[in-house]
Amino acid sequence: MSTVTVTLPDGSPLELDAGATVEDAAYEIGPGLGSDTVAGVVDGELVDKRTPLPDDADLEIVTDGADEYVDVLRHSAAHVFAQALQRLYPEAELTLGPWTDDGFYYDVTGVDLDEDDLEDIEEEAHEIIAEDLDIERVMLDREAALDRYEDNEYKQEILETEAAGEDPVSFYEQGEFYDLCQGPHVESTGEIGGFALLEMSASYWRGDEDNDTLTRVYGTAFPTEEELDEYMERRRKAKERDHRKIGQEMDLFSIDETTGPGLPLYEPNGKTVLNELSEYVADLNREAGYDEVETPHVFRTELWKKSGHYDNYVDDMFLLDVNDEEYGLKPMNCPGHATIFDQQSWSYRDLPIRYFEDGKVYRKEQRGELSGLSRTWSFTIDDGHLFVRPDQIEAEVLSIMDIILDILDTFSLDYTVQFATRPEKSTGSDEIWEKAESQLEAVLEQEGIDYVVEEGDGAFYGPKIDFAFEDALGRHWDGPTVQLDFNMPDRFDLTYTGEDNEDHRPVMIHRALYGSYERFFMVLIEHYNGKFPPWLAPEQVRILPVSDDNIDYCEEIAAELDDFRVEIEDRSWTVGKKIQVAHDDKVPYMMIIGDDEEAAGTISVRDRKEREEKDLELADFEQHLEREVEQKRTAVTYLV
RNA sequence: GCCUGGGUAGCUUAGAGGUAAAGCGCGUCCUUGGUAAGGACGAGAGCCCGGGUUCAAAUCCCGGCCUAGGCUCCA
Repeated sequence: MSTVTVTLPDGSPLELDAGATVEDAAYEIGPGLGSDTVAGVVDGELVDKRTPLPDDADLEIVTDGADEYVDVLRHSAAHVFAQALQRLYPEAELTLGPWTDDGFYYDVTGVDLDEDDLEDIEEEAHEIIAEDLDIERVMLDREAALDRYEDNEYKQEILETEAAGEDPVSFYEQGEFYDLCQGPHVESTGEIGGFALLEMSASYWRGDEDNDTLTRVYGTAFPTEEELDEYMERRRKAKERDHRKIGQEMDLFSIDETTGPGLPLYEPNGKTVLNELSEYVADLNREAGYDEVETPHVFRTELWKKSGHYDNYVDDMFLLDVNDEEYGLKPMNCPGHATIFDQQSWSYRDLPIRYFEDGKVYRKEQRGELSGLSRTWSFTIDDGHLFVRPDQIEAEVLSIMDIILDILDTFSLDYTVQFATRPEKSTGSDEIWEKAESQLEAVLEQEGIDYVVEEGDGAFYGPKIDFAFEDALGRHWDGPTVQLDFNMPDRFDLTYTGEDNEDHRPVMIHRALYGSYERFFMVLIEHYNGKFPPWLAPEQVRILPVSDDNIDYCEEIAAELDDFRVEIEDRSWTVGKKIQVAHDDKVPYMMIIGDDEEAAGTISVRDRKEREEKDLELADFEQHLEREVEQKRTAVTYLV
């Protein structure tokens, strides 16, 4: 009898009879492991435990304690949903139903569902779980498989694409239900302890908007009910952190139906935070040798025809007809900055030239995309454009990366880094692109940053490095970015005079440290849950007089603290209520000032963490707050 | 742009064919309070907009706008 040999995670080889499955291998290692096995990872791919092992493969056993187990469980939960759906709506057709990071979805069609229907389906799913049906893997020949799906064009397509070479093909069955599926799955529906359907939405077949619209149902599942409850609780808390909710509560910004969609209005509290953010990067920019410039909000569209944006994005621009000439709100700052560069002649000695501007831009994004501050029609980029000699690229990109890392550290933000390469729709030669990509990658390596390569995700004019943040609901948004551009200098015919007295082409670098103020503000609101550090807090100190008699003394204190954002709570409330409201308003420090303080000429301070101390010197507190603001400290530390 | 929900006072929400309700906030008054919401009274609503059905529409129907979630897109 022939054998196969697989390599275990510790590097040791395991010899098995040909045809042995993942499960057989596990039993070979030990009976305990064998009985705990739920799936395997063969050459990096999660497979069913009943999958026969190929020779020379790497094998990892997945047990019910492993992270992968929950993926397998959710995959089975997707089938349970599908089974419940078909019990209630026999006409429903299934397409694809994978697991995701925190649950599963199933795309279905042939049935009209609304959100109320989900409750009935969920109830039926619980019934199926209670029935504890065995989940079996069944191999059918292609003929029989096509037969089963003679009315389902989507499954037919899967049989002709993903499963094209397979005969027999793999099905999973539980009770009356069957589904074309590679697995892996758990052994019975009863293994699912917690099951819930969460949302419903539309999706496109194969993710292509030219294809049919399908109904996607999202759900999640856990080994136990308790884990599901915890998950639901985390979801609820995440919604509490939503910047749209906090923005409303703290009067940071609003988006009014009358003034238009995706056009945020910043209230004084929000503008205070934005100003601090702006001043912070303006300082960093000046230190790094940038010069500030300013450009208007509208330009002749000639400019974007020149830059190439018009060809690619005219549909997303706000256009104006002015005296029979076409103007447009600016969707980008770079053409303006390139034009500024072009206003004089430059020597190689002058480069790099570095411009920056908090530039407001307008992009008519798809309507369904607009959402709070994360996707807007108007937003402000802390935009920088550098015009450099080719030999200066690496050093400049490196220095930009240093600034970005410094900023992310100031806010203690988590992020991921993407390196995006040449897209299909692009301008410039192969040679130029290869050069640009290799230089950016070199910097990433040099900085020792973990990154993922996003093939074909670059801008049309050059490759880029993007930093991304996660919002409270787990969605990812681009933040800081560095982009190389070998194309725009050509289009604008930008030159500098070299040592050889000849004209040379500079290279352009686009960079944003925050990305957009809107999006960064969103990230910060959710990151801090509205509890901004003192340097950013719209109101840094609130003084609470115990009675109205103490207001005069409170005003003296406020006058002393005139370098800070201080308010006196003079509404005729009890002290308890004043404290409650100050906490709800997330003010970093409050001072409770009564007759005792007034008589002694002291203050008492209470912070967000309910720490409190009396009999303190105002000058001491003032000095402390000054340092806390100056150093942009994240935590309130006066009372520690 | 696509699909499915939703839009009622400044905010959060209840109401579901017969002329709109609550809490918070706001105003006035009483209370001047020492550590997480004192009391009374009061003002405040074109029930998103436009059409239709009906004796009667916030409520039902159609269209639009805005919004939520996801899909698609994102210089």
